[in-house]
Amino acid sequence: MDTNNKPQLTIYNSHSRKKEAFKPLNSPYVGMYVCGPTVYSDVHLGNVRTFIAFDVVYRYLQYLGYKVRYVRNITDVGHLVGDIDEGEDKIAKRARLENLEPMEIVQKYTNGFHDVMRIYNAISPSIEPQATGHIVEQIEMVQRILDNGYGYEVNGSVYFDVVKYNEEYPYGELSGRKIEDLLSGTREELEGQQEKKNPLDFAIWKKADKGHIMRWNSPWGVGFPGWHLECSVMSTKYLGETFDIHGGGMDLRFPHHECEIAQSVAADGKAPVQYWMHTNMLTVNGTKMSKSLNNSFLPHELISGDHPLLEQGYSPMTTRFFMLQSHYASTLDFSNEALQAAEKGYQRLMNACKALDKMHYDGDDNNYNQEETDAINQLVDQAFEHLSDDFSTPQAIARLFDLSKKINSYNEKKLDINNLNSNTLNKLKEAFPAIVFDILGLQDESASDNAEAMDGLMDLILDIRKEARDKKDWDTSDKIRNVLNTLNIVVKDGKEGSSWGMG
RNA sequence: GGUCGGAUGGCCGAGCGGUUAGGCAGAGGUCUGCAAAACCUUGUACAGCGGUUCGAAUCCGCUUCCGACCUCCA
Repeated sequence: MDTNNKPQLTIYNSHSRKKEAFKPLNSPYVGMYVCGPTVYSDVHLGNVRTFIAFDVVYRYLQYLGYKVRYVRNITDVGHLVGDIDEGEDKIAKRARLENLEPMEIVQKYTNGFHDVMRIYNAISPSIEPQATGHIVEQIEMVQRILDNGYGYEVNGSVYFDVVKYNEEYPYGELSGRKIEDLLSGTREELEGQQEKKNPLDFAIWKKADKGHIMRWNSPWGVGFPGWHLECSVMSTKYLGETFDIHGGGMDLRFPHHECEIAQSVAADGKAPVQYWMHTNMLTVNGTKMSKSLNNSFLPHELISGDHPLLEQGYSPMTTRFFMLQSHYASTLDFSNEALQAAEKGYQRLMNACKALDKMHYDGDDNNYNQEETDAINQLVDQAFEHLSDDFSTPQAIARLFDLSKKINSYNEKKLDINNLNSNTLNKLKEAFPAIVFDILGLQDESASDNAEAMDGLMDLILDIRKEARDKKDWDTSDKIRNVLNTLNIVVKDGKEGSSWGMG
């Protein structure tokens, strides 16, 4: 697809708080970094929402013709439980609890994460670096920060000097905070803050106590890297000192992303990111879905329906569709009613895809209906305009439903497909599935590996049923339909014969 | 307490100065052997109070609720 044919992409930059035209530093190449999970336990649906949102970003950028290098990290060290610089490492804690090697924990939950991403049809990133694989680079960055005077060593730990940094550069711009407010607002009296010159400072290298099982040698003694550091290091390594898009959940905006900016600027003197994108939270009854609040669903619970808050199971594509019906930057509230509505809507979209695919056209380019043709063209164009407007999937989906109405009408001969000229029909036939499958990343869940055999079988069965119906043998025809129903196959009788779909 | 963001019809969810969002559910109709699907028609909306404007769900102010971040979370 030629980029020039599509509307100019705009992205809401949460740094400038404005929508901006997307101009890659090095078009057609685009560098995108998304903060991945900390693999100390199962990912939950809130995580999934963020990664699905960026999956669509990735897919759409590619559709527009960009060559995207998509980097999404795996955090496997440095992320602490509890207070920012004094808690236990999350991975280490889990390892202790499960009596496993830290790297076993990492492997286990990384595998689980990948499984979930596959189930929700998210494309794998181009590079998926792990923090423990970049200890050397992290040490080097700590050294650069020290060399430039923005860090200080105390007792084998190295801290980032936020106040010093703020004298030269604005700290807090991304999250809209002022350092004075932060200084006065920071909770005092936290244990073990004595090492830091200021409560705002954060660890970039942390001394490992005797009991700490994750530890590496460094110029400052045995320790491990601070959590914020890995993203700065790995984005720089794979995307350069300045790159195009950095994404992540809203809850990472402060302090994580703010610290990333400070680290990169302090180490290399450059603002690392052109466009910051933040996805909003998935909520349950209006409250953020979060592991610590015990209101989070695991993907397999959602699929099976095996959770006190769930009335039934919801398929991965129902969920994906549900999430894309809201904008990534809005909170999305999770409820059975909403999921059930999404299930039907998703089904409707899939039906339209199938109908469009089977459409027979016998039109004449010298004799077509201008109005009808314009209407289709306009809807298709609008869908792309919406996608280009900060990835507005909800609005694009609304156009898809408008088109579905048209497609169904053609299918049922309530409108005549031959009223379209061939260009428009081709455009529709190309764009509709492209948006549904390639860009939104939906899949037809009724399609199976045995699709061909299934199609043949169903053709045969429906053919037999047709013979019965022609003879007004309703007993036989209803029996076929009823038994198929019990197999979750729905038969639909239309003017042009019967069709079937998975119920 | 500080900073920021929300409140849209039965539910979800777009829109962010003038034009139908859309989906689901509801009502009526068409089609059908019946059913399903599909198509057509259709209702109740923008938290409250003021203000700006020819015109506001959309801008401004105040009020009331809710949430996020400031501790780990996508």
